[in-house]
Amino acid sequence: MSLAGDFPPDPLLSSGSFNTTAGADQVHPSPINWARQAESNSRKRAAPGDSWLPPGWRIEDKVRTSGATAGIRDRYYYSPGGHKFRSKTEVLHYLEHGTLKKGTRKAVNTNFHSDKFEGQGSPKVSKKVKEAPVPFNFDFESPPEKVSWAMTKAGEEAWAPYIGDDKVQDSVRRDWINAFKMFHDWLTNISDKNQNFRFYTPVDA
DNA sequence: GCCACCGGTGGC
DNA sequence: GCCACCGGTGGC
Repeated sequence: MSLAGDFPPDPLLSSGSFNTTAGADQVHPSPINWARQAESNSRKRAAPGDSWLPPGWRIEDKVRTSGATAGIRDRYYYSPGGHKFRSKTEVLHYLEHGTLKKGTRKAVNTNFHSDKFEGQGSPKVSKKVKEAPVPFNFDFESPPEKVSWAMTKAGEEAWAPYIGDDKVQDSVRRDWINAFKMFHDWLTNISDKNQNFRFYTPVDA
């Protein structure tokens, strides 16, 4: 299990350029597009590091220790929310449809979640945690540099993101929120496992 | 022959 | 009933 090598380019603090006049129909490298593109780029044995896997996902290689097939390596994939997948097929299906492929086991890596939800001596809590849908419309490569959040209706809980004077679509807004959650979980996990790395967030909304 | 993939199941 | 683990094989 490796952590250090899995860092994507800092997604939420990027200083990359962002075209604020980009049309809504522009295709962003969402996780699934990323996966497809990476796949078509490498016909043969996947490039080292499985570049088709979106950021925030983890790979675990497990070597069998007994039986006739001892020594064989099994590869498992973990979503940012901790869902365990047994094959690339299952992962791609999930990225594309947002649902588990029939036959996909519902296993969740209990080591994945932070302990912030766990009460004293109740290690099963993490099983109840639901994973946010994959944020298809979040541009992981070049997130917007600056987004303003404005209250659209006075006195109500109706905050909406703006880039410049342009209000961001609700569907995009939802994806941004999910993208943030994705990295929140992921970074929290890193923080839990690595004493040299601390990740802090403001009080949860 | 290799290996990615998925079926099966024993132990919990 | 769940899930970690091994068995078995289809496709290359």
